[in-house]
Amino acid sequence: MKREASGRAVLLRPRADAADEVQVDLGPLTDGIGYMLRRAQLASFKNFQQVFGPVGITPAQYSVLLIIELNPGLRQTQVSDALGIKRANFVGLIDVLEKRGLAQRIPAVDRRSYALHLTEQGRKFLKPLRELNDAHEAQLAAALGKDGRAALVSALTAIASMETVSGPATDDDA
Amino acid sequence: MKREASGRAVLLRPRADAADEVQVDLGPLTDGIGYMLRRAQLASFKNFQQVFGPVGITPAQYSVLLIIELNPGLRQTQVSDALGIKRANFVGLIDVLEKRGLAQRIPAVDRRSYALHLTEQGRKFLKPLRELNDAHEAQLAAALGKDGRAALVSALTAIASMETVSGPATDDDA
DNA sequence: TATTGTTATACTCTATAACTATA
DNA sequence: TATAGTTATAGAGTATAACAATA
Repeated sequence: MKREASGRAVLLRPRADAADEVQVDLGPLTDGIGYMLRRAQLASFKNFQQVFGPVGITPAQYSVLLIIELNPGLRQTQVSDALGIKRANFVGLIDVLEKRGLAQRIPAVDRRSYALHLTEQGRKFLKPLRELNDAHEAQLAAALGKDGRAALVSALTAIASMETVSGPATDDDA
Repeated sequence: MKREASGRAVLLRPRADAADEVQVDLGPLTDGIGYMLRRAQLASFKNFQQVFGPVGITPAQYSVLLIIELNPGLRQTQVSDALGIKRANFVGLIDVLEKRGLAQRIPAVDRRSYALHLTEQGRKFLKPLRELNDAHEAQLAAALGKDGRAALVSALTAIASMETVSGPATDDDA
């Protein structure tokens, strides 16, 4: 990690021609939680795309597949709520997974809703994805110290839980 | 922080009617860096919006104002590169700040470019925003332990720097 | 009346290509 | 030829409102 005299972190954006490289002082930004959270999340997302690129799965799709396998029979609202996705936007998401033959909507007793399940094909498809995700996570963890990983996840969990405190999470309470 | 028997973190989405609350097992997601990074970033962004809502400034706009004040005279490309924003998308960003009278484009010696500066009004406007950001950061830090903050920022910096390693950052090298 | 899934829609971010004026 | 800024456009992701079917 490159740092300038002040000990401040410098995020380099390498350019095709590195000759006219100019050191821009990012000031307090690189010492702030909010800004670094955004930059780290972007880097993590990019890494996910590189690792999962060949199979054509987005982070959102992967999380949905995981949840459905782990909690078979859930309604769409339950899955979308758990993942922080509006149920209106979840429709297209599950549409894609169903058209790819990975998940299916099964009519439930309450006939307004569907029970979500993975197909057999979906389960087979998901298995090797776990290893891809392990590789992705390993690359993130490699950027941290050995014990830094657990501390980071715990810190992120604490911050992520803030949303529980501050605001409502229901879909259409405006 | 609520945890279930396994010690796994549970992110609650409170609903209007909490009666039919169902515990959805998020499984390995809440133990993963990538997913928790996204959730934490969303929570942080929401907190920023709540704090900065009254003044109508987005995180991106705030970061641009900060960079320009700290490095007066930079070209648009230099600022957008430093912040990881495509120069095409930076145009609208700086347009807004200029129309609000906070920043200005000043013709440079190289007449293809502009030197970016804050206006006097922009400097006055920015001053109290620092306190807002301190409050925002304090609320994030409050979710962490006292020494957790420094460790978190250092970990996020390490992850954010991954993008330096893996991919090119130029604008149109596709 | 309230809820589930759905559609339509709009708004923001982001990404790419192509243009202009300068160099 | 290459670069700085710009425009146009397309694709995600996200947000709200309203509807039909069902409870």
